[in-house]
Amino acid sequence: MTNLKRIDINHLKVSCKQCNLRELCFPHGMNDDELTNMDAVVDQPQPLHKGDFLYRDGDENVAIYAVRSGCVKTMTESPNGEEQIVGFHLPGELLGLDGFGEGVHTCNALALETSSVCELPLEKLEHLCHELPGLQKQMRRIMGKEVASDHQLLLLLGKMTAEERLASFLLSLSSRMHERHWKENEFNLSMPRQDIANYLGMAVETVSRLFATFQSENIIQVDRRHITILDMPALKAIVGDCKKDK
Amino acid sequence: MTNLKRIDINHLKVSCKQCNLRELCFPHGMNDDELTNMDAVVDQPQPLHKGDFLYRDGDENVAIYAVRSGCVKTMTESPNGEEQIVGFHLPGELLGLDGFGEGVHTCNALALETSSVCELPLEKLEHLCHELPGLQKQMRRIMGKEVASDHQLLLLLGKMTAEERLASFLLSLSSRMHERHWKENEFNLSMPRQDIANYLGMAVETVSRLFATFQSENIIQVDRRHITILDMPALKAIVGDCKKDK
DNA sequence: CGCCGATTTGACTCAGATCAAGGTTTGTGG
DNA sequence: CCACAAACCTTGATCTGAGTCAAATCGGCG
Repeated sequence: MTNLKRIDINHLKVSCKQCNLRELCFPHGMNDDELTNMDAVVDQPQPLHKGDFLYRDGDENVAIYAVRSGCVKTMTESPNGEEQIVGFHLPGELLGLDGFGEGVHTCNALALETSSVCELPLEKLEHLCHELPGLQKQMRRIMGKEVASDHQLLLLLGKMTAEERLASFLLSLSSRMHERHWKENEFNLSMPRQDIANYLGMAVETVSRLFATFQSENIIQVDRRHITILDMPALKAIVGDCKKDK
Repeated sequence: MTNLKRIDINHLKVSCKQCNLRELCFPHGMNDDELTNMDAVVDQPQPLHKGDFLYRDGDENVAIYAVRSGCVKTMTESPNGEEQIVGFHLPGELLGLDGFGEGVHTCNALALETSSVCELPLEKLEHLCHELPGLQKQMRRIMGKEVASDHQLLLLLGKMTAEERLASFLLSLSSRMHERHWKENEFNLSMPRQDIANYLGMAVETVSRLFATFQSENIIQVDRRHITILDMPALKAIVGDCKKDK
């Protein structure tokens, strides 16, 4: 198949040095020497297709991953089979920390679209942390960020109305687009409405209705998965006005 | 004041070696040598009184902490001053990881009752991780646990009904009591109803009503802050039956 | 004793879930 | 290239779990 060839081309290894996501990723703040070291241990497995699992709940935690392209969602599963999406990971963002506790992953990671990842094997990580002082610190940063972002989501689920949640979600995406030097007020959603609803703890219908409302108020424009933010201040006001009392 | 004297007595340093919480705490799995090393770097600051902050959102992250006695709650603050409690930390549990991202704490930590903590300064931690191979691994375990427990809470807030949340909360406390070799079906809540409600994302009145319901069904007995679990299986059934379909 | 904060209880309301139905886009096989 | 099926998305109507408001009760404590 000609398709195979195309995949192989995509699969040529991209070194950390060349990667334009490096400042968001493992190598943040590293010098040239350190980058060379990183390159030596980072694997780039075959790209994931839409719906492929990167890892599953219960799998041994053998590596941490950085998304290079595409988008990967992580979700926890309740005993009854219900799932809660806990994160959407964009290029440059890391995942796999959930398995650090007992050496076993505690959630599922699944590609929302064709996605490629870099893989940093844990056994090499341990060793590398001794060599590269910067990496040890960066690992801490990464975990801190993970914890902080989980806390943000807890705040969202615990205290915000549906309207505030969706606005907050859009703003988070927007600022992450900006970090990546993409347009901050125009982007495509990689996830279906169902996933947005699940992530934000509400029903699909509510997501759909709120998109319609925001659009009618000229705050955003929605065309299927394509979002244009027309009135950023209005969006921020929605989140900021959760409760102006106190 | 005679009070001062009493505090000083409490404040005699307890070494990790003697501490009966050590297997839940930093020193998990360490040998005698390693324990001696830990003792050398762990500080034990003055006990906190009820309502004292251990650290605040925005403070520089200088250490991680282990609760030795009492109970400490951590909460994030929204831009509007609303707060969401993200954890209640019992003796042997750690906190302070939230500051790892940018070196600044992203939440508040406050004592719910008179509490003492052990303090592991970050600057010493870095160095110590090189000396003690066990500690590096343990730090990862700790972070993994933090992430996993945040994910559990996300699942709770995103997908469970009020009834399931409260049952789940009681079960979590119970199993943590058990880990500490305390009674697993009889314990005191260190937090007011208001804090339980906040943590579980609901109104105080709902907490109050659900306690009453559970009591009338002979699942638990409630006397002010004192809880007795009468029917553990029933409590588990409430959580497990979120949705038995699928 | 009397005040104050914490908790409980009751009555009412509403944000958002659920149920139902129709429309649109994408992919697949013939 | 078309027909058909399967996702995916939207919109309307209805229902309800839990929030809000209000008021009583309890428990400490100066």
